[in-house]
Amino acid sequence: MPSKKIYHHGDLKNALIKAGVEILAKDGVSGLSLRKVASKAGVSHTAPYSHFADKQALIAAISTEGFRQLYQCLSDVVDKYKSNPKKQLIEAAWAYVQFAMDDPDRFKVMFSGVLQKEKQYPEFVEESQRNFQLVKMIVEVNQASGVLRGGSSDLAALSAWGIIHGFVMLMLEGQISHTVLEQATLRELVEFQLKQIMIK
Amino acid sequence: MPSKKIYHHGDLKNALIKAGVEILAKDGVSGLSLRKVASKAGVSHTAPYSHFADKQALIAAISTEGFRQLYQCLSDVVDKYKSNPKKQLIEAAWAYVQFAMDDPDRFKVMFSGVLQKEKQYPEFVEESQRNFQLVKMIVEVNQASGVLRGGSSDLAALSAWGIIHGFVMLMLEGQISHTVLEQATLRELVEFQLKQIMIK
DNA sequence: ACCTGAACACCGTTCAAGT
DNA sequence: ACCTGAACACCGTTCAAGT
Repeated sequence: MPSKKIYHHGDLKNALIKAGVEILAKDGVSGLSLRKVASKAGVSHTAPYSHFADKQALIAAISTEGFRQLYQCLSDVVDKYKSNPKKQLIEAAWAYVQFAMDDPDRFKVMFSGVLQKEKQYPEFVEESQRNFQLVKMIVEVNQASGVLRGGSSDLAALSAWGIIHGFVMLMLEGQISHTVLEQATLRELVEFQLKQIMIK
Repeated sequence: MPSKKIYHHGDLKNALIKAGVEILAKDGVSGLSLRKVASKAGVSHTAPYSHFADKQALIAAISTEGFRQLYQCLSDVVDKYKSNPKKQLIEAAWAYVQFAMDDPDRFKVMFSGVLQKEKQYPEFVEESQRNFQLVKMIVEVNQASGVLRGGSSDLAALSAWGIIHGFVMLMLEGQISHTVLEQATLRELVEFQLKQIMIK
């Protein structure tokens, strides 16, 4: 048997990303260590350095993968409700909220500055921008059909994203008071948020 | 000299909080360690445990102090523009943004889940709620004068807070694209965000 | 009550070495 | 090219001891 057993299953890099996501979901951001990730993937604690420059690089890869999945979720919604802009907007926002609640710690890694100097990771920047472009498209369609105010679609997209993102962050941080949460379901709260910026 | 030299300057607890804030501003969230804080305050690395149960408790104290200062900023604005609800709303939002940009890492500690199980810290919860009550007051005045939509002031306050908070978080995370930032000053962006929910 | 120093388990990272 | 094991500096936390 010559070069069949190539040390590992052949794709340690992706195995490490996957292990990282699992540890994140189980132990949270503070429980994510390179050594634990390596151990979960069945390699020594220095093996990850063959594939990632440091811990930040692994976190960048996890975040980038998260953005890819988020894009998938959002573009599915866009396709599904292509004929109804308003529905598209609401369901995309709902998908965003669900994505965040589904794995809060991965969402925090993507959006809470756990990754420093994100500009050093071109793939991260690209995937993140791809998501913004998609949001912008949704917003433009809604501007055209009079659901959202006109004007710069960059700024309008920022508003729509911001109002949902802000809600999600406050939600994840437990900042939304009990009295508010008693007044409506999560879905209703999201729709209420969007209604604030919709004119039709 | 009997009990004059009481081991320390007498208020190590607050000295540690202050040292923590300074380290946070200089080295960021990931650079904040209990040992560094202790060293900066001039005590041994185990001395903090006389005043805080663990690192989380120190972080809770830093966050709580941050909320106190934020409340001060916001209530100053409220007092200053008491006669003009709309101005009060805009300037309060602007003060919020400035507070965040002034010390981004402290803001992240307060709002990005660095502190886990925040419900275990009653002072943190109280100060955080006090800030929400203030936002609610500002929103209610603006609802009464027709600047903001009517309805539940809890939900309306959540929208106003959310849209600004979301903007700030995206800003701090570097998620706002260059093309957007070229279109307007930070102040203009904040006002644009608010205009999305204002009806007058 | 407040602080110290030794000790322990854990961490990120480097490096020389092995296949 | 890919992985290991020893080593180093740093960390949070505990504990027995000192004033």
